[in-house]
Amino acid sequence: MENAEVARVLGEIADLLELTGGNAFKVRAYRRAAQVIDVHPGSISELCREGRVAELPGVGAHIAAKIGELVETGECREHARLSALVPPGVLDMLRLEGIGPKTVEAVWKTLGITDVAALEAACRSGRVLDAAHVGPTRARAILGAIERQRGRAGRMLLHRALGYAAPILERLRTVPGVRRAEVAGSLRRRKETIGDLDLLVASDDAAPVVRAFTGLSGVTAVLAEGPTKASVRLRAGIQADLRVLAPGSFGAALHYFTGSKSHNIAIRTRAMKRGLKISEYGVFDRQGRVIGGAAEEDVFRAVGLPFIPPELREGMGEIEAAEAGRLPRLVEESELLGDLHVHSRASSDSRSELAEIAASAGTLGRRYVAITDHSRARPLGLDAPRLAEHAAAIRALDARLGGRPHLLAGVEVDVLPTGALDLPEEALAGLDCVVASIHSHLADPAARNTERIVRALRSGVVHVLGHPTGRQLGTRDAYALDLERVLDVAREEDVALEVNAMPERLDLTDAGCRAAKAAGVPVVISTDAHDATQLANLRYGVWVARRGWLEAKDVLNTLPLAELRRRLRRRGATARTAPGR
DNA sequence: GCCGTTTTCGGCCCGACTGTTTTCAGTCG
Repeated sequence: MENAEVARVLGEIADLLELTGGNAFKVRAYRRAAQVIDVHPGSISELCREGRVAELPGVGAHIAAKIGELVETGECREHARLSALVPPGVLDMLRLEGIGPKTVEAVWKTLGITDVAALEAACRSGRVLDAAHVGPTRARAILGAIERQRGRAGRMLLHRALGYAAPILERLRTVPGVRRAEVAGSLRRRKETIGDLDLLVASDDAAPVVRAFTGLSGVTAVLAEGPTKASVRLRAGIQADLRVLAPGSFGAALHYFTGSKSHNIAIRTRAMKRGLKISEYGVFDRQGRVIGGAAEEDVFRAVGLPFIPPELREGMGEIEAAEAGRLPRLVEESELLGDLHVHSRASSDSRSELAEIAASAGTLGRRYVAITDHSRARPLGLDAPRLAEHAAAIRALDARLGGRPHLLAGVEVDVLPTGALDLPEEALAGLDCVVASIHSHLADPAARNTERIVRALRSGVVHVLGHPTGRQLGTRDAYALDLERVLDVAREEDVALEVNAMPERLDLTDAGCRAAKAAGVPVVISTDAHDATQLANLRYGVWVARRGWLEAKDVLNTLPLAELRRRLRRRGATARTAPGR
């Protein structure tokens, strides 16, 4: 069973407990375990089989047992028991922004509203005002939340989609006759959200592949089934589409089904001008003879272009760039030498020891890691004396590690609503890596948010602007911001923008990366790991950067440590030569 | 239900903000 599925069930147990008056701390425990599992880079099923799932932070004996049950049987009795107490639509209401368990419980129990549609009707008719703590403002807010949720409906976060696709591919590859099985579509382009899973298989014998696909254990409904294609609905609520093609057509099909649509149109138009025809079955000349199709490269070669990586195929100028020989050489995960935003147990929301982080980072081949815990505006955050102590501890361990990996002393300092930093400049000036982030007052207007960030960038002590837009995929939009202005100031002040690799953030966005590059502002790609195991999530950030056309030279943490230090120190130099700022 | 340099019981982040109330509950970060 996939991590996403385990996390979903645990998260639902938390929701159901909350709606049925369960202990709030128990609710929190389930929620935390779900979160940890959701972003865990390895396979939970495997960890479970090794009997090691309780080693994860937030997973104890009881939750480990439930995970075991889930992995073994695909079911969880506790989940089933609670589900029987709550109508299914009630959980959907809980997903609405600005509505919590109390409000949902109130409209459900006092008004008998059990789904979003009924809630919407009650908001429009005014009946919802009969529920406790719901007035006209909140009724309007609910309608807005329903509207926004609709806009996001049906899409799934990239890391979850990959989690669902991987075991399906694995299974399909075991079917006799299968040569290749790959994801296509937006999943292969590494888009941040995925509508449905597109899967492609190369085989001369399609029937057993289709049978294996429709017979997968996660399938709840077979929507269509033919000789070479099938569509199913998965337990996760998303659709998966399978196409089976002859190996000689696989490259052409992979290109066609990877898209995007506008990219495909541009390629096919080019082919037409050359008297060629490209379809999912291959590349054909004027006489209709096959001149390629087994490999994706055949398609590009036919239209006189070099291979264009899937992440660039959005019809955003990649064909023109390829034509002119100006395709970027996209940054690769292996080129990233370090991670510049990692939390240790000095942050209230992380439990990892410095030594654990160092060990995990070393295993992943990172040469340096910046420990950047929260400042005092966050619960239990570091004040200046504790930060100094913490930095000393980091440096002491760094000395013992002898560079395997190097530990950098840093901080994630809050940018207060005024734009002032949450710690005095003297406390920050000596640190190796200062990440400044916004965590509060997210609803302020663009002008105020922009000036707030600008002031922080002008402080002279900030190296990196953390998760610059504040969005959380599927739950929270980016705060209003004039990104152009932020980029202008970042360039002036020599501050890098972060690509936060947390799967639910991915912030900067791909478009933001492109804007940063255009503005001449470097980025850093960091995990924001809240547990040592999350250090492996760097790849999600790399994909965003690739979609944003970034090359290694645009990403500061591809630099060897000595060079990185020089780049970061320049920041401090600015501060020293410009007193009074 | 988890967790432990205050360790096997008894805590578990807590303040700001908002809208609904009439002194506070719910939500969020």
